[in-house]
Amino acid sequence: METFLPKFDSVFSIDCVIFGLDEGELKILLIERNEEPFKNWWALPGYIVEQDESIDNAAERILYELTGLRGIYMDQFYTFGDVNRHPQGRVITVAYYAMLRLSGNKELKPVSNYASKAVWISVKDIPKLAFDHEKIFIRGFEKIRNKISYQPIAFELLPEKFTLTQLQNLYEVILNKKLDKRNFRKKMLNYGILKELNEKQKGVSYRAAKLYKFDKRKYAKLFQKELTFGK
Amino acid sequence: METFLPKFDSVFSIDCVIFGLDEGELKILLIERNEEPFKNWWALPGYIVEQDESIDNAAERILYELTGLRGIYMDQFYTFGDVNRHPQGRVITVAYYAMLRLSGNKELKPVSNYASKAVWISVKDIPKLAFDHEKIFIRGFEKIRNKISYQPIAFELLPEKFTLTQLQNLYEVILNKKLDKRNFRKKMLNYGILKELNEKQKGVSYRAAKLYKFDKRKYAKLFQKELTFGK
DNA sequence: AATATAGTGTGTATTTTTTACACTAAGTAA
DNA sequence: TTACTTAGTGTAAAAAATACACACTATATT
Repeated sequence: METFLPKFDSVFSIDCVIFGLDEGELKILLIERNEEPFKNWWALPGYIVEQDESIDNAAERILYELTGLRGIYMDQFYTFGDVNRHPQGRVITVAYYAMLRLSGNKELKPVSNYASKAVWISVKDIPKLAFDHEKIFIRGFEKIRNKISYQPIAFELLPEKFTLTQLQNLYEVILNKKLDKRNFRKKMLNYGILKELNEKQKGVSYRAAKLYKFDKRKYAKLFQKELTFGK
Repeated sequence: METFLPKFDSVFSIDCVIFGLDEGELKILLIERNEEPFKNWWALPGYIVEQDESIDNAAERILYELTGLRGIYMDQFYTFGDVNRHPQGRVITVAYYAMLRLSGNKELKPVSNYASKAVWISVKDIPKLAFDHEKIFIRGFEKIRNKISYQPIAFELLPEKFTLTQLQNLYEVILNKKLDKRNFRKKMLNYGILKELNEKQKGVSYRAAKLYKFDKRKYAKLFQKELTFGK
């Protein structure tokens, strides 16, 4: 088919803000760039979208190529399109985020040599980043903070079995404030999306806490709280 | 500067979902296309982003060119990037939305002849649309429904001075459900973002209602409700 | 065996928010 | 004057959110 579309020298990319929780510390995934521009700088995992792949697929592929992480489901959260965000031309980037459990220490091994390495870095300790990636990161962090405030989604970051204290710590890290233990438990248990297990924490030198699991089926029924006016 | 960027035959565009309220009826802005593909079809106002303009600026420009509406502030809400969403090539589109008051009957007059006309059409009566614009519209509608559920933003759609009944009707239209009058008023007035005027509705053949204004300053202080756990 | 330690686990009273619900008041039109 | 139509209002009950403190229990230490 003949195309009427103008051909611009412009490029799409994807950038990923991937959150993970490591022993109570919230981290994100960064790569060290192995190409100009910003060679040897830290950056969000991101690359160019191919012409024949959807942006969702591109996101998954790119994350895999740069970090070795496979099949991670991500959500789009914002598209950054300032004219000069890339020094070499017009690049519009669609930013995705995901929250991952780091249990099992997923190995990070870039497949593409566009990245020389990929590492988890604490959100409290983010170095200078290439391009406008700091802006993208901040926006992504706001996104999950906002999301967690409406929907109890923080489970994605925890190991499959977790204690209520771990869950509370996670909330405290993301929301950046202290919460009351009794109220937190009351509310969480009230959601009815936790399943108490007949198991306890192991290897701690104090009273072991009960372990819980996240109940996805029940979660699906909950969801989004609305502005209400009665009746 | 030498560029290392690959040159793809790919294009960005912007599409706009513009809501307006016309005598209690929620409408969106559509254009009739004057170019292939989908010539003579209805579509969301949308066009291609130039290489030297930010996507936010592009959105504003494009909306102006296709509808004559000027200086409308829009927010991005999603980027659509399926491979085959455009029959003639790879086009990724960033969707924007806005909510407008239709008081004063802003005239719609396409400047570019890419659109043969622009009209307001009731959301209950949307025709078949070009490309994947129906999907974009639905997503935009969800976006404002969701937004209005967290933040009392519906004022943007009303004339400067409005009655509480008008405001309630608007909420009912967007949320698609009946609300209780007393509870609605109690809650709205409680937000403290309405300013009661010393004026009444005119030209109605029944008891005239008080008029209110939206108080932007106080609104800025309110904002977003969070998941709480006490203390 | 006793003790120190560190985190677990629990209840209640108060306040605030949400909900359900129905009639009178005011203005217009005939 | 009356009929009509929408505006405007309050309260009681239920549910949710908040503030707040101590005893329990498993382990490690002596």
